[in-house]
Amino acid sequence: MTQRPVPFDALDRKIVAALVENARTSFTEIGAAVGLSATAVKRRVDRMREDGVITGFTTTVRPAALGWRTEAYVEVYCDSAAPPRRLAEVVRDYPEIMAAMTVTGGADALLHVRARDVEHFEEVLERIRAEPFIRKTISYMVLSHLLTASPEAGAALAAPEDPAAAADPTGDA
Amino acid sequence: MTQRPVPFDALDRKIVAALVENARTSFTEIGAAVGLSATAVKRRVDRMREDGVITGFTTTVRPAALGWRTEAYVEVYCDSAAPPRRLAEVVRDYPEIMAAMTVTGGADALLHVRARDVEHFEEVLERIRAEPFIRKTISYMVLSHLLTASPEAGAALAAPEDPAAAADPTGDA
DNA sequence: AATGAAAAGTGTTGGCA
DNA sequence: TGCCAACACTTTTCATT
Repeated sequence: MTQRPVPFDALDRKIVAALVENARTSFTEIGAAVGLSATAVKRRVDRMREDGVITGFTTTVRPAALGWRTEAYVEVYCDSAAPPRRLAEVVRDYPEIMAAMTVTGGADALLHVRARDVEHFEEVLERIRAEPFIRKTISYMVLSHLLTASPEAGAALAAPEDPAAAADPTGDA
Repeated sequence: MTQRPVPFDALDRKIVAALVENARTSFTEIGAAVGLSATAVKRRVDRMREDGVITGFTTTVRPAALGWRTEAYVEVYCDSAAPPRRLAEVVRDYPEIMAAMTVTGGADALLHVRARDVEHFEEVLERIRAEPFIRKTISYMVLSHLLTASPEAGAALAAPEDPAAAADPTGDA
């Protein structure tokens, strides 16, 4: 496993929470909120980036504003001979595929796809289905969002219900 | 519809792309890259925030580092009487639910759930299934990620294949 | 080990052309 | 939109606990 037991205390958690809420918050301001100097905050952030706890700072956009108005989840069924690695390569060639993962259940993989419109989505789907080792696909078009959670661990940070999880991120203890 | 035809040119797109790649990039640096003064970049970013094109700046973390090591997509089947609005309310009470949306197909909704481990996930699932109007659920546990795309529209921004989409984000023309 | 204070460099932001 | 100036933030160095 590539999971080192990275030390991670309550102060780190608060800093990450602040940065998840707004990645452009100044270290000075975060420091004032958590009771640390800007210097100390910066050092902790640098360390968390080194440790791979923080993987980046990004901007969230309303996809529709950029012309991506169609969204779907697609179950992919492969020939039993095709290894996940092969699928990973294929998936990389599609800018419309936002995420791809192997899952339990009948399907071999689940794809998160965005397209400009239904026509574009159909075109993407046809391309995917034409891939040699793909047997069939089942699409679930997204109709409306019931919850627009903060990206990734936003909610997670807000609710660290289990103290053990925070104290020992690896859970190997 | 809440979709105003927001003007959005190539320069805006480049600026957003830069900020999606790194939300902490300085306006000065972005300006140098796109051929604009820092002031002009700031004004465009402010405008895009006003217009709702940019919805926020956030930090991406490795969920496992925060103690969230289990992930699943859950199809939810409701009593036909239950309106989506009702589901939206329920879903808000679960910090483990990262995203929820109504979808086409047999299921009424699809949930993206994160949990500390399989035990925690089972506990969450039991709570969800105990909700009065939920008839059944089908879970797809995520085994491995084949693609860790940049959050949301990262890939989309990198590949604005269709010029029409950029020139007229609403597509109403 | 980790912190804070200070200094120098850089970025932000509002006014004005 | 750009330029400029005041202010704020970042980041390195050095000293402290």
